[in-house]
Amino acid sequence: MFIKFWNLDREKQDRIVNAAMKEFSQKGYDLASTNQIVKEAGISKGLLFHYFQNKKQLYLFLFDYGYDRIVEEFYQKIDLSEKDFFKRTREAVMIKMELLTTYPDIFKFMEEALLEDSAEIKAELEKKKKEFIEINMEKFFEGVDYSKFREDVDLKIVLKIITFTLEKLSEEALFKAKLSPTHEFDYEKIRIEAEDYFDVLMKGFYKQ
Amino acid sequence: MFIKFWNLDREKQDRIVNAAMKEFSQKGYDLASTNQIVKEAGISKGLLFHYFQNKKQLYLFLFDYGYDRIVEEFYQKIDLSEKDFFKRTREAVMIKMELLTTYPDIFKFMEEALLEDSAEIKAELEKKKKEFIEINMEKFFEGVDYSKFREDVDLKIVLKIITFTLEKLSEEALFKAKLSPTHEFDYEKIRIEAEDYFDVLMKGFYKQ
Amino acid sequence: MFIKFWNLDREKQDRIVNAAMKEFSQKGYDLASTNQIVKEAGISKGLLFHYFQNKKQLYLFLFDYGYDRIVEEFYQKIDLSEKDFFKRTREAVMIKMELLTTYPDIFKFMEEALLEDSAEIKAELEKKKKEFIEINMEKFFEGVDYSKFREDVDLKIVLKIITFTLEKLSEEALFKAKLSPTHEFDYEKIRIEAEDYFDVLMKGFYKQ
Amino acid sequence: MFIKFWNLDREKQDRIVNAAMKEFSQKGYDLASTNQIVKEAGISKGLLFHYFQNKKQLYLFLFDYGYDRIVEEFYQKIDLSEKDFFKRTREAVMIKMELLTTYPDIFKFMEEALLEDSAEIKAELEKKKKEFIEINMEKFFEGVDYSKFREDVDLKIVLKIITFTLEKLSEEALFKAKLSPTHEFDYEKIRIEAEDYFDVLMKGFYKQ
DNA sequence: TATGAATGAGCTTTCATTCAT
DNA sequence: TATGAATGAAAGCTCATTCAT
Repeated sequence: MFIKFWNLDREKQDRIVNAAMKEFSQKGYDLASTNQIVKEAGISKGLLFHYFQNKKQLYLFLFDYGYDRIVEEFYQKIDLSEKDFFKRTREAVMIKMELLTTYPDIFKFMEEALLEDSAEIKAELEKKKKEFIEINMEKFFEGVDYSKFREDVDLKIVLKIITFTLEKLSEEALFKAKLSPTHEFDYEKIRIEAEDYFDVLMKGFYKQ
Repeated sequence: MFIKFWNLDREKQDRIVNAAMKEFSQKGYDLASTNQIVKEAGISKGLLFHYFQNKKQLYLFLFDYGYDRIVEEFYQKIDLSEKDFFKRTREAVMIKMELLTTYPDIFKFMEEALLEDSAEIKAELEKKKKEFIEINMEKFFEGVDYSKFREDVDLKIVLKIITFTLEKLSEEALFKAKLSPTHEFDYEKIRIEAEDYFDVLMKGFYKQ
Repeated sequence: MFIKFWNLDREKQDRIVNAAMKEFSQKGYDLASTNQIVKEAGISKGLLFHYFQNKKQLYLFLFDYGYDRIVEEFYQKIDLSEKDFFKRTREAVMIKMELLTTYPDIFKFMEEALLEDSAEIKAELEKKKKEFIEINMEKFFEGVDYSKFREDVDLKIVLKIITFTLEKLSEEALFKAKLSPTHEFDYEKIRIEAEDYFDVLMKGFYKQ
Repeated sequence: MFIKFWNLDREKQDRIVNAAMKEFSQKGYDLASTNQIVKEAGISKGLLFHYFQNKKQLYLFLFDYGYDRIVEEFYQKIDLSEKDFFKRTREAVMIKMELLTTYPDIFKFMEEALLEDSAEIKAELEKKKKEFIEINMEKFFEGVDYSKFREDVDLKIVLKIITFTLEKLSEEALFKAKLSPTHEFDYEKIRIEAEDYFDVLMKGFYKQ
């Protein structure tokens, strides 16, 4: 599958992937126009469908492509021998931001894909998302030392609160960048903000 | 503005509002079909555009309409003389669920509207949302007694963490309801879940 | 169904029906272009689909329309009190030709429709055709006096042979008209040819 | 012409011919997809157009190919020394069915080709069909003893009626096979049916 | 106030054929 | 001889909005 696409020269591959990811993350699956994609990528209408049978297959391909590019690099960088929950999480936030700088379009596409809700791709995408989240939750938290957490509260809930907080923080940061005229991301500011949150969370939920 | 609409008999008003909210919350702004709305409401194509200049105005009208119906009732019910943060917040969660039961369609529309991200209405809707959130944050937290919170952590951040947590909880609940075949909401389960979170948050952030 | 269409002024109805029948009988269902139909009818793309939900519905409508126009007129003209098989059949051939002159496009469309074999409309069209043929076979042959036929041969087979012969004759005539530059039909020649066949068939299958 | 094709190894020739005949007889000329043909034949797009200039030439080649395979075998089998019209015709029906069993795909293609009506190949195909029919009518009926036919009727018309009847019978049989779920052909039943028709025709048109 | 006929740009996908390799 | 990337016109159908009645 998609062998034809992989036989293309790299430059054209990139043009197509970039154009498609851009269009999909800007407009969402349903409203994204394959017409716009081919125009932006500088290829003919027929060619897109020569490589990817249809719009749905193209989207699912991009999801896998993004996964391979971003998630794998994430695990090459993260130090899973660090057992402290907050240290590991803090490093993850830093790496996430690094990747966001290196691959802003792919990253944005993946973020939007996790929120995508179109009926046409629901079944397949939901399955991929679920796998994605399950596998990575397990992988990322493996070997973490939970003994530093307070014992008078439900650990599961504490971990949920921390996850929620970090997710909302990055949603907010993404959103602010979207609204700003240059769409730029102030990493340093976010890192400092995140530090403040880590402080509070540690004070609240680690043993004193 | 919309005076013409308000002069309609109430029953027709309701048919139009219900049909439009249903279509918009089911499909999102862009994919919603005015054709479908007029068919469901049992009115003619021209009439819809007679009352509301275009699709965008209709959507913004519905947002204001929902706001008026739901938010105002919320403030009629909430007891702002309760000064304890968690007691007030807990009551808010209960009232929110009550309203969700009473006005499920309006509520659903408002929830979806807060997540809506269409380019066509972005500017106007974002402004409304921002106003909505700012005004209500201030109004809701007015007069709260923050003296029970720990003094060794940044209060603003603590409040943010709590807000994030509650928002994510309701997002999750909404999402689960969407996935379930009946689209039903298990209020009792959510209330109990929320209680567990309140416990943990109080233990973490109130003075011991 | 199709009420919208019937409310149009007659002239526009005719333009649409004629354009559509022409396109369908020229190219067959699958290859017929709705684009071409609207261009020929001088209406917009959207309008065609405003009246007829889709291509299939349009085709089935035309079949019923043609049936109503042609078959009903056929039965108004045919004299069913004539009991002699060949006399009645001979009159039918004459009326068929008369109708072919009066409504050449509708007639051609109906002839082609009976041969149409597109997968998309197969189920519905086959049902209509079957009804069409069954009802009309029964109606047309009702009250015929079969006592003049030879008794030493199977009557059913004789009737089949006669039907086959007449069908093939009209297929050939239609085909010749198609090949000729003017697409014109030489009724007189066909009538005479038919007479010769009737003679032979009567000699072969009537009692001597 | 087509010399290149004949230089291919036989196995590949067969793959191409079979794939093409299958696609053309299933969908008709216009709807047949060269894409589908090359996929089924396991060859590349370019190769098909290397051997056969275009779709039309391919189709006309297949017609000639089918003719050569089937018609020539037919004349090897038929006993032209049998002078009785009905005996010879009856044998022809038997041989036709034999060939239909031996080369079902080629046979089916040829049958469909005789009904094919696409504008794109009309001119050329019509010419071939006409030749085909004329040559074979003459060849097949050569040396037949017409003295057994009644002398009070026009022999030409009698022969036409008989031909029409046999053609319609095989059309009907083909059509029934198409409608049946297995697309199978009940040879025995058809042969018996044909016998009944021969009986009636002989009684009607042979001297008593 | 109310209707619904009318528009035409836009959508995704398929097609036969060409041509550089 | 053989490949398959590349083309762009054409397909059926939907859309928000206008306007004569």
